[in-house]
Amino acid sequence: MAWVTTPRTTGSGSPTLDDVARVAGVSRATASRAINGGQRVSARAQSAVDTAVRSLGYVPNPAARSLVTRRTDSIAVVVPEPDDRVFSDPFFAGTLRGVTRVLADRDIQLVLLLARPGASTARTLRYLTNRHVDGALVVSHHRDDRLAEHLADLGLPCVFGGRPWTGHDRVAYVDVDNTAGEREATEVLVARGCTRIGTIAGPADMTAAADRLAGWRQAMAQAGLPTGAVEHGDFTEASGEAAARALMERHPDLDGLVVASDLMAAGALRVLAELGRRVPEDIAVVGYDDLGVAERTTPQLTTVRQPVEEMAERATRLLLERVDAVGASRPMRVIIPPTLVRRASA
Amino acid sequence: MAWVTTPRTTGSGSPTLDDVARVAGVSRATASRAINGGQRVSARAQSAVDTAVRSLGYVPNPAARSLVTRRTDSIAVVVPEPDDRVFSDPFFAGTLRGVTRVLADRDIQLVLLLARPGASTARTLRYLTNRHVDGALVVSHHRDDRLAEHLADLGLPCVFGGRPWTGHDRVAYVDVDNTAGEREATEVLVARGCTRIGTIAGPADMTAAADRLAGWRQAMAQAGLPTGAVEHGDFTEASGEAAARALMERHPDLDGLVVASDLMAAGALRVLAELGRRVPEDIAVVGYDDLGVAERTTPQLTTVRQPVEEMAERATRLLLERVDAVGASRPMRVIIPPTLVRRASA
DNA sequence: GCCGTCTATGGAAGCGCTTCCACAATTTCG
DNA sequence: CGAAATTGTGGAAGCGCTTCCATAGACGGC
Repeated sequence: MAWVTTPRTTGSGSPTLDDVARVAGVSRATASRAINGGQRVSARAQSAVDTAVRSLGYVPNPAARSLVTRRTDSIAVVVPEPDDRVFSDPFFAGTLRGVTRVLADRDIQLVLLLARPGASTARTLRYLTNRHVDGALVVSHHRDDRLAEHLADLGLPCVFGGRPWTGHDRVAYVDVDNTAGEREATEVLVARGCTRIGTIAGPADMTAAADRLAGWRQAMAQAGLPTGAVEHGDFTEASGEAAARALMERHPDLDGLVVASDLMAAGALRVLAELGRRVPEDIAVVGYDDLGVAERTTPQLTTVRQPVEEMAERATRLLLERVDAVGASRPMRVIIPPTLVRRASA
Repeated sequence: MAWVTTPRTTGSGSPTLDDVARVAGVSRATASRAINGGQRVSARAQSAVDTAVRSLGYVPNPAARSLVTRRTDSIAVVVPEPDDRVFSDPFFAGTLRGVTRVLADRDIQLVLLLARPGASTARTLRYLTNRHVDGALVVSHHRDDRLAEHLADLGLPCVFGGRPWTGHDRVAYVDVDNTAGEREATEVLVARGCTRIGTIAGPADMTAAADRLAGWRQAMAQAGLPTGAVEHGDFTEASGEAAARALMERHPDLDGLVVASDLMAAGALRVLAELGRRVPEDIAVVGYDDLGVAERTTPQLTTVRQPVEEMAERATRLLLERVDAVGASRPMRVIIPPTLVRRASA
């Protein structure tokens, strides 16, 4: 039986189910059943198929399988704007880690879908339209792409990381309570006696940034403090520096600073040091994220922890549930409470 | 013609090529030709098909297409060990950026293949075996996985980022000349008059680390200096700290330190500051990478720049060439020369 | 001992696409 | 002006798989 040891029975190409069936002495149908879970397969047939699979080194052709099952066993992680920021951001790294951790258990692959800035949202949508993947996880999306609505229209199972601007009642999403988090952060400064508290907010077209700003406003209002000292950055260290500089110029008497990301806070700390302000004695600073950066600044940052990996895991699990769900399940949201982490800067 | 405006002609599901052909009034064969490049298609037929495609919102089913073309229009980026290090490493981020930049021009998707540490290399290989992707780009691989040989056996087009340990004569790879880079870095210290130069090397199971260590050895030998002060880290900041501490304990009189990565160098700088050593006056330090970290240390690091993105681009282009090549092209290597970047630390 | 039930099994029908091949229509050229 | 080449087209085969359905046994229960 020379053909048992020779992997390729049908001339060229890798072995097919047909080859397996022939070698195992069963029909294609039985071989297929044996390979997928083995419902209605006798022990005899099962082991014959198993042996054949092993001896041939058979691996099912995913395209053929996908053609009939309408499943691809892969999900997309959609990053609408993969500018340099996204990749360097620990947020992204953490997300990827969380996603892969969940995916590793199932046999599902991850397709990274990076829409370049500009008009390529159309391309992304086209890709998602033809069911190249079973579902999509959208991270870091911006205001004007209306991605949530488009995806909802598509009927493709999807979950957003962070509340989408529009269509948030039509898609599922996982988010932290950014408003509560920033409120809490601000209250730390209030409690410590700061009365002139400024904020460096994130980009205005991201819900997380807007929510944090709202949280700061709420806490300030509640404490009866003025909310004039606001400056926007884009979550990068450089933008934090610029914002801090602008803020300190306009409001040299600030004694508290609420920054919407640790990276920006790191930039701000550098500027404050330059200006000779002691932190927290002259001005107390709180950041946001706690993804490693906060521990490396001088002084270490008091900040609000976002459990990114946990969020990513939850989001992925949610997505997989929706992929598996037969009917259309209703949109769901998971809101994770933030945690304050106290360190030296406030 | 109600069905022209109704996307779904055949009951449920998305429109198929059949629908397009029917609407355009041509055969499936002609419709297919018109959609793919339009060889041997009359202008009349072409425009009829184009119109039909648009009105139906037709998108080809990738699984069906892939089944017959044996192409998936996607490549895998294989990360053999996606420990936390990989994601946080700017090297990885840069690589991803380079890859996506090249891929964006063609209509090729990126599948992230993260083998978990442990025995899951088998799973990765299985995935790659069944031609789920057209090619593989392997980054950050370690000694014992023998991935290069396995992939060569598979016959799947692949390119390695960094010279693989074994089988490097059987696969293509893109690398920087790590030996020359570290030699040059060491020579900076020699030229500056250092005579007791230690090194913090990378993990011994990575070729890049081994090559850099060799470079250091070469330069030291050439200068007639002793090569006893060697300590290994794993490219992380923490390991750099530990290594520096160990090194300074064993050789308190060092006046030069060659570190195999900027991240480790950052850790080392912190230790040196703690120990009250002035850099570069008491001890000069050079790093390796120049991917952002080097500019943020105090003092800023003199280092060897690795053009990661360029490397990733080259590797990706090389891979795509090999995917397109009909026959098996011979293994190729691209070696990129490193560049020394002088800053304050040496 | 016969009938209904249940379990395995294989035949066959597709999934949606590309492409080979044959053929008709047109053009080119000796 | 007829033969040869060229071009556009559709029929049909098939990529490798799953799954419906019919059927053949095995098995109790009356």
